[in-house]
Amino acid sequence: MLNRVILIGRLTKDPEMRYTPSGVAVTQFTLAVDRPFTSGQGEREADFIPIVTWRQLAETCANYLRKGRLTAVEGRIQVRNYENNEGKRVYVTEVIADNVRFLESGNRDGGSREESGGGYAGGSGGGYSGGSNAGGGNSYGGGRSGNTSRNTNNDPFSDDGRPIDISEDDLPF
Amino acid sequence: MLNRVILIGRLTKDPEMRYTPSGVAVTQFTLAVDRPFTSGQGEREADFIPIVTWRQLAETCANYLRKGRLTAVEGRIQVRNYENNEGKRVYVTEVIADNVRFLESGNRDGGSREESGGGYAGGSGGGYSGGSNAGGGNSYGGGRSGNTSRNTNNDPFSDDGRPIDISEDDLPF
Amino acid sequence: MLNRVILIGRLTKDPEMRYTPSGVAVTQFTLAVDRPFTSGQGEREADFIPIVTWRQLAETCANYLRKGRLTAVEGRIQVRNYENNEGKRVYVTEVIADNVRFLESGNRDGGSREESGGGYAGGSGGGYSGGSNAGGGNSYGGGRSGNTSRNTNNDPFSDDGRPIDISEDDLPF
Amino acid sequence: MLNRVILIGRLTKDPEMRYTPSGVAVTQFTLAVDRPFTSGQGEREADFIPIVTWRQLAETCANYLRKGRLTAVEGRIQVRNYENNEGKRVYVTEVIADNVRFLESGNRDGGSREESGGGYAGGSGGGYSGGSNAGGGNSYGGGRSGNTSRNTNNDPFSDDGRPIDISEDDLPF
DNA sequence: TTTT
DNA sequence: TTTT
Repeated sequence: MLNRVILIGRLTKDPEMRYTPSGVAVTQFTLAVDRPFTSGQGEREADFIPIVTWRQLAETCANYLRKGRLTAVEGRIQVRNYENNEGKRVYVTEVIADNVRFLESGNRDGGSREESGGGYAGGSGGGYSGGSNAGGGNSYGGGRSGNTSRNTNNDPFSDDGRPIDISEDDLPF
Repeated sequence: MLNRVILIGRLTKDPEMRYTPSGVAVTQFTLAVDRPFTSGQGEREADFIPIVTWRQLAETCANYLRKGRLTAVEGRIQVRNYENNEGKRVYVTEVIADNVRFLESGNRDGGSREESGGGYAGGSGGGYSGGSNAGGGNSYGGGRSGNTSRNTNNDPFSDDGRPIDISEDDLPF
Repeated sequence: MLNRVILIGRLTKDPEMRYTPSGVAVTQFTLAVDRPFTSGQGEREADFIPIVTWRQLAETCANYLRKGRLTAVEGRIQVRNYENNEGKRVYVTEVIADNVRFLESGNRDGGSREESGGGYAGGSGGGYSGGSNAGGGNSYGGGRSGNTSRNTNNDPFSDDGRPIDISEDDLPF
Repeated sequence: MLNRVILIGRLTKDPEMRYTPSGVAVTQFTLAVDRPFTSGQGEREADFIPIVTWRQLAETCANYLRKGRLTAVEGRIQVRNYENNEGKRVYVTEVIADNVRFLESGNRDGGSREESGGGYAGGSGGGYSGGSNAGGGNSYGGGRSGNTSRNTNNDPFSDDGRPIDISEDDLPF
């Protein structure tokens, strides 16, 4: 009925983008979210939470997010399951993000980090993909204009679960 | 840094309460949360999300929640991992709840459902533990007064991860 | 950058629907949300939070919500301000909802309220507007297909703030 | 029944700390939260949302937050009302925060800002109040140990609404 | 009255 | 002005 998750954490690695057989972009990364308390042994702990983004948002994430970057993610919990090669059912829990906020600028090194006047909150700088990032930071999910998605088989990236009209041409078999 | 989840769904079964070796109550149940869209095949789907509650909240949940009951849960995502008996690392994702709201009254049948003066939203009715539950429904996590928690071993209910001062007496070995 | 609100409470009155000059549906209601604690005087208190919904969601809310109904609302906080007739600036804080869940069935009286098998979450019955929408409950904001919205002047229902392409024909002056 | 808000934005000014008559710290500030879309006129808009924090969290916020700083806030919406000097009832909506995350380090200038290995999320530097709390950022509400709070009269900072045991000595009259 |  |  209602399923909402909001996380702030850091990427454990650079994000990984793939395409489904029908050409839909999917990006995955893991967010390390520090727990608000230390363990019994006084160590700081974190939860490592797998995030999945689709379509336009997937592309923006792949372009602008990098390992270590502080990031806010909004989405829903999804539990998928598939049968592994030993015939055992495996459950996978992920956060399907529909909103991602880049809380740190990309250009830390050569960074002027000039406070950009009319400016913008969040964003993410160039350096990576050549710089552009027209608009930056503001990355909502939404839209599915013309795109289609599909179930690959034995798990990963099965789909985002949304209802999608698939034309025969999109089927990989 | 920030980890917040809010879910509304229905229990797939009655909740199960246990005690850790040191006597801390832990209750688990699974929430079926319908997705806001139908699958490609037009079927309604749901995510089945495991919930864990501790201490006082665990007891309230065990007492008043039942299979099928519509319930709101607030908490954080926790990812634990342990080594299974084949020496393989298994990851378990759960929502550690610190606030649970009973959105449906228990006494559907002979229910008087009298509006109990001091008033209350949500609640949960009797039938189960004798009836009353004056006040019900309002179930925050919080408090750990005098209680202690502990790591059991090979997984389940390892702990809620919070920093807890353990006296020797509590140790089961 | 990120602005997310989730509320569960009861409507203080029946919702009120209007149309902007350009024909966009807007529905407003107030949610009474009980506080999780009693006041210093031991009284139970509540916050009365104004909710605004637009377009299709506005119509669904107007059709199915009623005074007293337990309801979940997801949205964002919006702070508008306008000059009142004494030339004083007035600030209005509302929650612009993009997702509303009906947590209680409408038919309490003649209600069959049969437990629908595998169980459905939410729902809301007919009876009000003639019936359709069997199952109801699932009310996302989204879509702005063909509709337009506009700023009326001296306040109320100025707009939902979203970027909207307005054709001259829609202007009320 | 449930009232949860999560915001990310920037402080419009330095926070202001006060004490209630009974000596409880209260800090207020306003968060500018950019809307995820531009206005009809293509301008970027923001909501300016008043935040209130109490006790320990109030002190941490007063010490480490500053104008312009990117900040995450978790809390609940509270609607207070009071009678102004013209005998008119005024409604005030605020977010009572119980968790505040400093998303930007304080030392922008002389800042080393070394990337601390496995990475720490959030933090907030010293420099302000003499240093301590190295690492900061982790600022939960909680605790009311020994402190008391009280209703002042004609509005501002009336209380946070929580049940508090007040000894006569604390009363300002 | 507002931040970047 | 408020709900249960």
